[in-house]
This record gives sequence, C-alpha cells and structure tokens, in this order.
Amino acid sequence: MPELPEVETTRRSLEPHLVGRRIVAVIVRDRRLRWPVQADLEARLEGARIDRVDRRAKYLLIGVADGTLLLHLGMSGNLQVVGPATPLRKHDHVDIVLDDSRVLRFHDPRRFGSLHWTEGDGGSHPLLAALAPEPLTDAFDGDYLHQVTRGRSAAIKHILMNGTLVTGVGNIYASEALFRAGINPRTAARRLSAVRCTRLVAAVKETLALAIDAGGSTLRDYVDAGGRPGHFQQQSLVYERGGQACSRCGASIRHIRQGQRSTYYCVSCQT
DNA sequence: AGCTCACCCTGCGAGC
DNA sequence: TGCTCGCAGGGTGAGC
Repeated sequence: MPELPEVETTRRSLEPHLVGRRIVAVIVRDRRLRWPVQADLEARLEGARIDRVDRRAKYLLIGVADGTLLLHLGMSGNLQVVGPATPLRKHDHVDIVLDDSRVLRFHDPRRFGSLHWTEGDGGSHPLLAALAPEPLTDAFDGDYLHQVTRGRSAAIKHILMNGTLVTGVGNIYASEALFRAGINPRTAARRLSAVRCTRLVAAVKETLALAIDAGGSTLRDYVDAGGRPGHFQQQSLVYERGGQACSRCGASIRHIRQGQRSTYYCVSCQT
C-alpha cells in the first residue's frame, strides 16, 4: 500500500496519539511477517514511554528512551489507533496497548511488513544504514541524480525505485514523476542529460509534496491512523489510467510491465 | 558492480 | 456458483 506520502501521512496522524504515551502491553498474534518478529520485542517495549515518531524512507521509527521500533508497512500494511473494545479483524497481527487504554493496531494481510527493535535512534540499523538521501531534502538534487546515474544502463523508472540511490519513490509516484518530467520510463538512466535530471528531481519533489498534501493515495485499502483514506489517486495523471487520454496531449496512456511492476506513461509526451 | 528475475503472502476481480 | 489466473502500493537475494 504505502509509498513515502502514505507513510508520512500515517506518521503525522499517529504522532499526536503516541508521543508521551507509555506502552503497557504488546500483543503479537502472528510473528510471521517479512522477517520473523524477534522474541524479545514485547519485553523491549512494555513499560517504555514513546518520545518520538519519525520516518526514514518508508520506515516508521517509534522512539523510546533506549531504542527504536522500526516499522515497515510493506505492500498492504496499515496502522490505526483504535479504542480498547474494537473488534479484531483478520490480519490484525500486532497490538501495542497504550496507557490511555487505546491501541496502536498493525494490520497487514500480505505480511510483507516488518517490526524490528533496535538500540539507539535506529539510524545505524542495517536496514537504514545503506539507504540513500531522502527525496524531499536538498541532498537530492539534479547534480546528485546525474552523478549516480552515470554508467547505469537500467531503465530510469527502475533506478528511481532503487532505495540505495533515492528513497521513498515507489511504483505509483515513479510513473507520475516521469510523466511530469516528460521522460520515457524505459530510458536508460545513463542517457539522461544533466538538464533532464534536474527536471526529474523537481518532478519527484513536486509529485511527493502534492501527494502528502492530499493525504496519500488510496488504492484499494490505504487509510491513515484515524482510518481516513487519501485522495491523491484522484489526481493521478497516468497511474492506473491505461487506455485513457493523456491530460496534456490527448494521446492514449500506455500500460507496460517493467520488471514485475506496472508502468503507465504517455508515448507522445514522454520521450 | 550492476542487471534481471523469482519470490515472500493474501485478496480480489476477470474470465471461463 | 466456483474454479483458475493474473495482478496489487514493498523489498531481498540468487544467478548471471
């Protein structure tokens, strides 16, 4: 479900409910997530007071005094703060019970999500240490993208989704950003000029910022921590619009597969 | 080193 | 109705 805007929307909606609360119980109903949930997770978290809710790439970082819970929503995960008597649904794998008796509930049908406990602020954890710059910071600029794409023959769309070059850009927003930049998603990354790299970086930032403002995309089942859907998909220019007319030139939007993922683009606008 | 592909898992809609 | 197939927003790791 989530790309960076959905994770950031979730973070913002969780923060006021979590910061300052003490964790009174942790209930793990199914440990078989992307990686098995470590045996001491409950003991690490119970009794701890939540100091911060941060985000790095698509990871949520729930910080307590002596460590951090790294939480990834995978493809189908979501987090909601619910009342103590809220009935369980299928795939409600983890409950974190707070001292106001409300519950932070992790729901993930496909179980591609994950939870990890790590000491300190989480930044040195192997899952985070190798991650590239955040796309919405100044470290991600045209010069940077131009530099890291030299010698790379892979398609630019694939490169955008490679978390060791830039983080947080997933399948929806890669297609959307390439459309805004007028770049064909199949272009070999090394063939992009410095000017086009600059244009693409601007398009990535613009696309992500718009999506965050819209509360993320709601394809299928995404909701934020309060159960509210996002509405970015109503603004999508190409994603899931195969066969429709391009909003810019009227040509038919094409749907292709790159790797195992869907890509949408306008053959006329994107060269 | 980088590229490509298979795979982890469940649910849903389409087609028969 | 019920089946099979393909596809879905993520990421890792094997084999080349």
